[in-house]
Amino acid sequence: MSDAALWAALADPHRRAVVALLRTGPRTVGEIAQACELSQPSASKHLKVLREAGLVRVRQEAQRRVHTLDPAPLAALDAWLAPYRKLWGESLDALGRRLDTRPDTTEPTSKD
Amino acid sequence: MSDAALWAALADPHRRAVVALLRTGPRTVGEIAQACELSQPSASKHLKVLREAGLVRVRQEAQRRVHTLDPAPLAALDAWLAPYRKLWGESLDALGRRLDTRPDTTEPTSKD
DNA sequence: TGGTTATATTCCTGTCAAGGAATGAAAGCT
DNA sequence: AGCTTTCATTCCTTGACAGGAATATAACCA
Repeated sequence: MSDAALWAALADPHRRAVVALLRTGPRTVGEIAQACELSQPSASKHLKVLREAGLVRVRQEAQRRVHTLDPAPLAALDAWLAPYRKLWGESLDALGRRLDTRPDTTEPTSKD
Repeated sequence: MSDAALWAALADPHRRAVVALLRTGPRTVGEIAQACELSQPSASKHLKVLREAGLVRVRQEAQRRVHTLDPAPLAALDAWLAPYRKLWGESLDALGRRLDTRPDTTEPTSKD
């Protein structure tokens, strides 16, 4: 359930940019807005989403709000990814092999 | 750019369910729809999105379309995750330490 | 050819998220 | 007490997306 919030939060490119920025250290809302080319309200909203996803912590410093990345929830992503990780290891040839497992009719199909 | 499509595709819980299902082997649209409790049109649409994200391949087998998972694009996720992985290793105590680095004023702030 | 199965696509509708402008709220300074 | 800075929130509008129903398409079969 928190998982859904995490995916949703990271689905937005701007939010991924913010997260990436925070990887380089804590920032105030203003700094984040400027660095990510967001309006101040927009930055605030995105940060709220990230906060609710547990990816970001705030600490008040005078009138400023310093935001810090909390990478912990990303462990959930890592965990989600785990079962697949082995797959793309055996991937290219094994996938081909598995495709052959089926009766097969037509060709490998066009990709995108 | 394909990166955005990947995140967007995985943002939807139903689609993650489909991906998880396909991890257990190739399936027809009907099987997928039933297993994931989706209507047939809905399944088709979600599969289209997954296809365009490169996560799924199709192969025609008579009137059926057998869908196979292609885990390769997930490597991009893994790569994205990489810089953060070290963070949650040092995570809990190091995060605390980094928080102390700043002048500090108030407390750890309420979480969610 | 006509019918059936399996899937794709279209159309429509409702919902929800995002962005901008404006305003509100809190803290500090003089 | 005012003024300024920094940020949050609200209001409104727009666009994207999801779901369902109905229809189109394609392959197979009798």
